[in-house]
Amino acid sequence: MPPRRSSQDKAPSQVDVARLAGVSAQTVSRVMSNQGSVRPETARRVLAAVDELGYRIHAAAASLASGRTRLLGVIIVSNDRYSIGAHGVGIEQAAAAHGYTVTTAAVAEHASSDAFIEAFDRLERQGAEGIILGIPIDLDTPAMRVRTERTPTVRSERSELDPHSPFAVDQALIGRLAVEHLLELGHRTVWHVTGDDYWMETDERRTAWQQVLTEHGITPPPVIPGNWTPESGYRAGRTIAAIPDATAVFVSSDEMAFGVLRALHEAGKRVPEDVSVVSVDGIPLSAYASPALTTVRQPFEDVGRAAALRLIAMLEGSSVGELPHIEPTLVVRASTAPPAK
Amino acid sequence: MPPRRSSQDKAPSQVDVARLAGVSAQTVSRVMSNQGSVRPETARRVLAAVDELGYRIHAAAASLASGRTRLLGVIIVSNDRYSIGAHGVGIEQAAAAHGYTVTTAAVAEHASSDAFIEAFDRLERQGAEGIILGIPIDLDTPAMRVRTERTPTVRSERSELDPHSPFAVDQALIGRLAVEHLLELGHRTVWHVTGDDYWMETDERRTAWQQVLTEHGITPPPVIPGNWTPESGYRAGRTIAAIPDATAVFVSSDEMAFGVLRALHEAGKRVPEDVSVVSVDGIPLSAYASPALTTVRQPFEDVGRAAALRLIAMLEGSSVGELPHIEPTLVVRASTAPPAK
DNA sequence: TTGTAAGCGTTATCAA
DNA sequence: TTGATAACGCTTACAA
Repeated sequence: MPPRRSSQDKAPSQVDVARLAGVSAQTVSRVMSNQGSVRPETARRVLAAVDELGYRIHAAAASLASGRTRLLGVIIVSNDRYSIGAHGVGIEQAAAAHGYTVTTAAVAEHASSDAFIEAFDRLERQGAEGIILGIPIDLDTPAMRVRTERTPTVRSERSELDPHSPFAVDQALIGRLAVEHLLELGHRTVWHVTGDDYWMETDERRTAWQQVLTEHGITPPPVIPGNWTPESGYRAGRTIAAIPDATAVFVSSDEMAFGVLRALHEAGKRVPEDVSVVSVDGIPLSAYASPALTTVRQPFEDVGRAAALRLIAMLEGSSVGELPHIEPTLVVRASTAPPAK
Repeated sequence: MPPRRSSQDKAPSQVDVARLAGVSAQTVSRVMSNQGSVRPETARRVLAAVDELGYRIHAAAASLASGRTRLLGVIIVSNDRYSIGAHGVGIEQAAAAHGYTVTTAAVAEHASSDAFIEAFDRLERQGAEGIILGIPIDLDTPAMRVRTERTPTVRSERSELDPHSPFAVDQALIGRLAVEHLLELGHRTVWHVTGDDYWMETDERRTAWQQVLTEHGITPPPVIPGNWTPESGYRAGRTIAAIPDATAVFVSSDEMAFGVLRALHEAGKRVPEDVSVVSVDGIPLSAYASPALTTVRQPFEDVGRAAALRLIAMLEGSSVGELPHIEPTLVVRASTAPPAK
């Protein structure tokens, strides 16, 4: 049983352990970090002392001396969208598996670029060795270039070939999967409800949608704007319901699709008989919409995991094993069907 | 314009700034921390040097010297439930407002108590001055008592009077609001779909449900078990659909309620005409269920904020201003109505 | 295999 | 108002 220290007492240090074990402080350090050779018997004595005193390494002292913090910073958007949690869990797990810890800074969705920079600086000051961006920031500005040059940075959103996000979900593929599914079902054209323009995903999916339609000789109809929220989906749904020959919609998120479904239902349009709906994300609730949503699933947790692994690899200057394969997948459920003729 | 340092170069230290400004390192320290008096003119010179060199304080060195880290640890459950993100955002905001940073450890939902302890220790080792528990852990074990004694700890879940969670959402009130709403509508009894038994909320809501029924002279029917997932709600919904005289259900989460709705619909039961449904949480999508869910909203973000503020107050040994008022509120929508007679 | 000595970049203490 | 000096608890480098 460890001796009861009141919380006033100072925590034991390596020196205390060394004294108790009858060795030098350096040997304690060696034992704690498993490097440098220590005779098993000596190690045992040290460990016993560690146990008895309840000694734990002092992270600040260790990182001051070694110059390493093993700390990863994450910048996320401060909202309650579904993906955030899963994404963070993936990061956390991968980090913990490699002995890293994670610290987070949240930034409001449409905050000024100063707010990002402030968050970035806060993480750097805290000692983050690398930073994961879960929010779109233009990295190609003088202020950000200075920072990404000194602190390795990866992004876990968007897709175009970008040295900072070589693994993110292929957003163009998402658009393609969704639109081609609808076209294969026999729809003449596909309408599109976009996400918030602030996010690059929005543009990439919109572009893919246009492109697939064009490839099929179809002139893309006007875009219907949304902002990820179910409310914006509802408004978009009312617009769609008012278009007589709209039989298929590609909605840029599941949450918006819930709103679309509601609006369509209220307008007396049946899904999928009158209108087919495909959305994006594959959140758990998407299977419980009415009707169950056909959606393109994004593996958020794997994206987080991959971002963290990638960043750690950059920091260690080596590989950390296979990165998870990040691929969107079409999940066909009840909200899509061939058009009524 | 700051001189371009390649990332190889060492970051500038107080000594570098001091040299450039023609003062002692100590004066730089004073300027950086705004304490101790410094002549305005001197401060200006120091700040100019700081700017020119791009100097930023080295957190590890500062905390080694001062003994303070201003770091808050958070233990959360590693799943993708809705509340996690909002909760974290609340914590982060409150922490940032008081100059604290946040580090997170995720633990699997039904992990062993060793896993908690491991997470707790990891946060302590990192220098967390206090810890917020977003996951149920029995604090009344020898191993946890040692830890909570040396590291201030608050919980942001459950409700009974507990020195560690004086501000969490009143779960009994949640149960009461839900059940009384149904009873006032004229229902003869109320069935209950529980959450996962691992969480104390589950028991507290179940107890409140029993109690309210009993107060009204009603013998509570058997409980229908769930585990927070929409799938478990779906199974519970099938059970309910098979009970001829069930006209009202209190479901312990919105996500489960989506499953219940689906099962009821498939069984040909109309909501709310045949069965009324009240759930808990008030997630954004709850307004877009079919029909829109009547639910008891929990202010997750405020809970996180309150937990962080409370913890900071403990650490500073003083008040940090008014804590947010944490109160569940009944949001009446379309899933509840008087029973058909 | 083990120990000694010298820093790491800051803050605390005391003196000027 | 400012400066010199000694910690803070660890790791790195080198010596024994």
